[in-house]
Amino acid sequence: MKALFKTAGQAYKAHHALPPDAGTIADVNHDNVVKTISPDWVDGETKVMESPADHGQDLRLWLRLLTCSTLIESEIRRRLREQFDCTLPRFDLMAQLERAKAGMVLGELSKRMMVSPGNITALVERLVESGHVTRTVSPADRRVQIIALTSFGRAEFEKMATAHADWIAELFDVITARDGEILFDRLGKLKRSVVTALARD
Amino acid sequence: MKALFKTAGQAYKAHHALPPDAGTIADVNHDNVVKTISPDWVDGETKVMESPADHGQDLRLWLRLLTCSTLIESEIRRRLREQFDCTLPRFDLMAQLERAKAGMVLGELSKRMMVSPGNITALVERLVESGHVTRTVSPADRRVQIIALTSFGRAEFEKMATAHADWIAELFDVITARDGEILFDRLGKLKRSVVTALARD
DNA sequence: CAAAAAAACTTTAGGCTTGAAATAATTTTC
DNA sequence: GAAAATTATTTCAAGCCTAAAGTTTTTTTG
Repeated sequence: MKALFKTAGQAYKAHHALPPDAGTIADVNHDNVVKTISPDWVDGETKVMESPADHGQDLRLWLRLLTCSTLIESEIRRRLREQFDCTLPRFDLMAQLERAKAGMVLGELSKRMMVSPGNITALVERLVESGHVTRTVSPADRRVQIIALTSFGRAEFEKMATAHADWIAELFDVITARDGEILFDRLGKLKRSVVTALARD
Repeated sequence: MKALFKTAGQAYKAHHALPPDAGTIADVNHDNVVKTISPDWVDGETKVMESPADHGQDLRLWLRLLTCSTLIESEIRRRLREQFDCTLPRFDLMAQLERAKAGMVLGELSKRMMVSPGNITALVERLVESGHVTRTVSPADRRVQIIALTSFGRAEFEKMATAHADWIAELFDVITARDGEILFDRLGKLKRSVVTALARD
């Protein structure tokens, strides 16, 4: 093994193992339906638990955090795919571009999206091919590529962004505004904690 | 486009754009170091913001949640790779196996890890090849594959699990126990909110 | 100014991931 | 008991993603 790579963690989640037509009347009494949505692994928090040390609380917190974001992220992916035939990376890239009227340099896209430059190359290539973005060599510096949304790309993105915001609101429905604020605040603290730890390496 | 796929979201994070040898004395005065760790995009929360609807608070919360888990997850990946030449999926799979003394059926692995069965096939194949796990056809049901850790695999996993717990503790260092509890609790509520929303589809 | 260094990007090899379409074995149903 | 349905797993095509090693262009330096 020479080099290892980034992957997605986990995401097949609840829907997994359900037959394609799960939820139809015909399947109600197949008990794998019950099994599949049982708390046991909607959870995923059984993952690493019981580690040697006794900072188990941190681990539990981390696994729950991961479970939440995985659950949400994969649902968003699924809906983007089913309703708009789009992937999350494509959506994310267009989201970045939407705010940059004049377009954005490839390298900045890479940094903002926190993915490798080589990745953006291919992603942009596909978006150019499907007519969502344009790629222009900067006249000032011929190393630089300027990426911008086409009007078609912008229109498509608007549709998706609206739906996306609704989906999030739907998934966060039961959370009270107060709990939302608390979460936002503590996650801010957590982020600072992590960034601080990363900075002293 | 026929089918779209799950990917990682984002992860290149803070270290990205740093030269490979960043952190050495020679690089201290290259200002891209400063640029790279600037709050602007350690953040990543600039992503989708400013969506049409005004449930912006939910969106902000979701992006912060995603940022946190991405930040942590990619650091874990990086350390697993650098210190143990291992990927997160490999680690996760071994973590599942560690608790199952008698081994685990491939399908259950797939469900617990929340990834597709086809994915496990290849992952297990590589782990068998590197001597970390064994794969046996069940005598009772010849469709079933039983996967188990080898003693080598177990030993390797123990080392990694210890380090992993330490890493999490390190990253969560600044968070007080109280805030940790609050986060854990509210994330539990969030999870229920999401699961509830997913259940009524 | 020429050489060296840096910056922006692309290429490459290879692991991860999915959804859909097989394959094979077991169970159910008529 | 044979046909049909179900279950467990594999195979396939294709996109995502990284680290490392190029390219090309620009900037810095001696």
